[in-house]
Amino acid sequence: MLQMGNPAARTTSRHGRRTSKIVDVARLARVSTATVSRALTQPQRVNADTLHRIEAAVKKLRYVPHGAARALRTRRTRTIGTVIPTLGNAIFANYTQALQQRLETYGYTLLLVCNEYDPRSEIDLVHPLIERGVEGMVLVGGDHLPQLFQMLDEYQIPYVLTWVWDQAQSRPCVGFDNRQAAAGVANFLLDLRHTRIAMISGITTGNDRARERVIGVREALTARGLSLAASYLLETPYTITAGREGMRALMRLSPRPTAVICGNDVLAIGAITECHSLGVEVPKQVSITGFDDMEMASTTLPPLSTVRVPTEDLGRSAADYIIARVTGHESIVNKELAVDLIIRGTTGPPPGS
Amino acid sequence: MLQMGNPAARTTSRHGRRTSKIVDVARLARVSTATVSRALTQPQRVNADTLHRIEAAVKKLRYVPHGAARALRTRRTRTIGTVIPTLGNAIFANYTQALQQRLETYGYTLLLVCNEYDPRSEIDLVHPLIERGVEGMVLVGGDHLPQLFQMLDEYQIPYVLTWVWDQAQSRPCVGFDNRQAAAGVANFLLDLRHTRIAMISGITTGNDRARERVIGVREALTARGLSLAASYLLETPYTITAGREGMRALMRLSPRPTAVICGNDVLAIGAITECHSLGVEVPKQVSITGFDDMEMASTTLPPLSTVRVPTEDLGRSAADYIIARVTGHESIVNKELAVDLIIRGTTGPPPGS
DNA sequence: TTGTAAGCGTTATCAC
DNA sequence: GTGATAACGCTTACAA
Repeated sequence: MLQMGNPAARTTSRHGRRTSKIVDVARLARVSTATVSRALTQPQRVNADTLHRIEAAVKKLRYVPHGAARALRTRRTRTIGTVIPTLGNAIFANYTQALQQRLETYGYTLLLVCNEYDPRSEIDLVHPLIERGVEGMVLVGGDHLPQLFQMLDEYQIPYVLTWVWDQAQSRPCVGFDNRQAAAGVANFLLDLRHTRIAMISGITTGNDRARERVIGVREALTARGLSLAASYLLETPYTITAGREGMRALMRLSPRPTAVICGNDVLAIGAITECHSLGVEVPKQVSITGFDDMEMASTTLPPLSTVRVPTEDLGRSAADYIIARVTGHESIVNKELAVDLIIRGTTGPPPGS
Repeated sequence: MLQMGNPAARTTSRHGRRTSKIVDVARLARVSTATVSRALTQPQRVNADTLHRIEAAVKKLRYVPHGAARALRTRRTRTIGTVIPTLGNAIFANYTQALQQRLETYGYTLLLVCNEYDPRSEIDLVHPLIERGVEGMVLVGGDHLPQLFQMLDEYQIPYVLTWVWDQAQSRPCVGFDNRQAAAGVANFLLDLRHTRIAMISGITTGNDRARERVIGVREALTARGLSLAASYLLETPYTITAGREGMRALMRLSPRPTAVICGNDVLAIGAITECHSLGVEVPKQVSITGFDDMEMASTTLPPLSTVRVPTEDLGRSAADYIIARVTGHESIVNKELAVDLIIRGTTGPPPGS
């Protein structure tokens, strides 16, 4: 790793500033620093004439306020922190972009870290965020170490959980009911008279969304007098390769499942691809359904049915929520987002029915 | 938009801190604040015994240094800014994640904004970054308003351009030669005896990567006595739908192109999908090649040939470079990354040859 | 409407 | 090896 510091060798940059500060503006505009400050943050509280002089001075000197000094004094950083599993999954990338852009409209900046689905690392990741004074935190899911919540409480940092919706859970969240959505998929297949339904799930450890989806499927099956056999439930990482391997394993079973529910669309893509290379016809011989929805999956892989999660909406709503909390609008209520069970392509009944 | 501010109504959060500060630690450890500060930043410069007392105090009080105060005093924010086109494209998402994670190992935080391929908006986007004191900037491509470079120079913020490699350009960059890579694709097709080669390019305005790729193709054709006819060159946004429409338009031409080079893989996926629904066989009737490479494209769409860009490498290298600059290791040289022309699937010769 | 001046929490300088 | 103290650049009572 590189050696840090060595300030002696540094060229003067923004913070080793040769740039102008508020006093320079004040001098040039022939006012006090207080007036400049006011002109910048509450222009209506300053005489139109002096305001013009100040603005001219600001422009001339290319003055940019020093964020750290301002934050130190006002105790507000206008920064929100978030930790997501990964940017490698399109749904989180889209979600994050929406979140960031919405925060931007509020004048807030997003501080982003990825934990690669490892809840233990969150503590280490969040520490620097707290040090940088994030005013609020946006978390994905509800599976976090108690220690993390303790930290947030300790430093009184408001937070919101996203991608989940738990009426019972006392923590604020913006999201949808993963269990119910998964049950919807299962019921859809059951209505088509599928009885041998298998599932390729994501890793459920530390991932309540994945877990809830399994529970939803299991419950739906049980409600119809069926069950999710151990050999019909696979738990794999969210990769295309894992989806392929999972599907191959399932297709080796006898009896074969007639329908496979994938924990997300990455797995579903892998599953369909594997069927192609196995010569298994989709959906004639086996129906495949996905989750989360990516444009690519639904556009290029027609035999895939999918549950569409409104990722951008989630990001925007999370931003709205946390900003409301941070700015003291406590009257906000949790928001549940609707999740459409969209059947694209041609998921069909089981073979021979 | 929400009203900001209203500090009166705010609950005390991190920065309206009830949290302990360095004096509290100092008192508890019975030392001065100076010693605590030293213990935190240069432990070797403090007596082992006192160090222990201080560490105990820090742990007990759950002391976290105040980043803004530290930044104000040291003039270092340990923050790098970056502006990317979008997180909606997997290659930039992966790249960004690699960049962020590498910066993290240096103790640096990434401040990320997206400009949706609009160079004009960059100025507005970068302003807040400067205000927040980014020590360096990572930019995508070389197409930026002069005004942007002026700003960076003005505030003496080191920067690096990525995804491009321009020996002639005096600006520091970490990347690869888009023109040469595109020429490689064209030559590959020419070697297969294709003569009617079309291109579906991304929007070239404000996007030198896209522009260079067109030039590369054009030059390769010209070198063989061919040319890129106006009707054979389409310029569309980087979306699957646009790729489909572009391909449809090309397939209506007569004579039809026997090979289509797509400006990136998103377009290529659209193009292949359209061929599927048109009943045009790939690569028997038309060969399709992509750019940038996404796992999904190469895994699920075998008839696609693709130029693989090492996105993670780019992110890491950019991080290494900018950190070196920021920490004063000026001896760094530009780094060109190799780009493999990987032919996956079965791009073939033109029909009837 | 504007100016004066006291901090915000940290680190760096300089003594000891 | 440690301590006192003066900044860092800004905002905000409080005065005028």
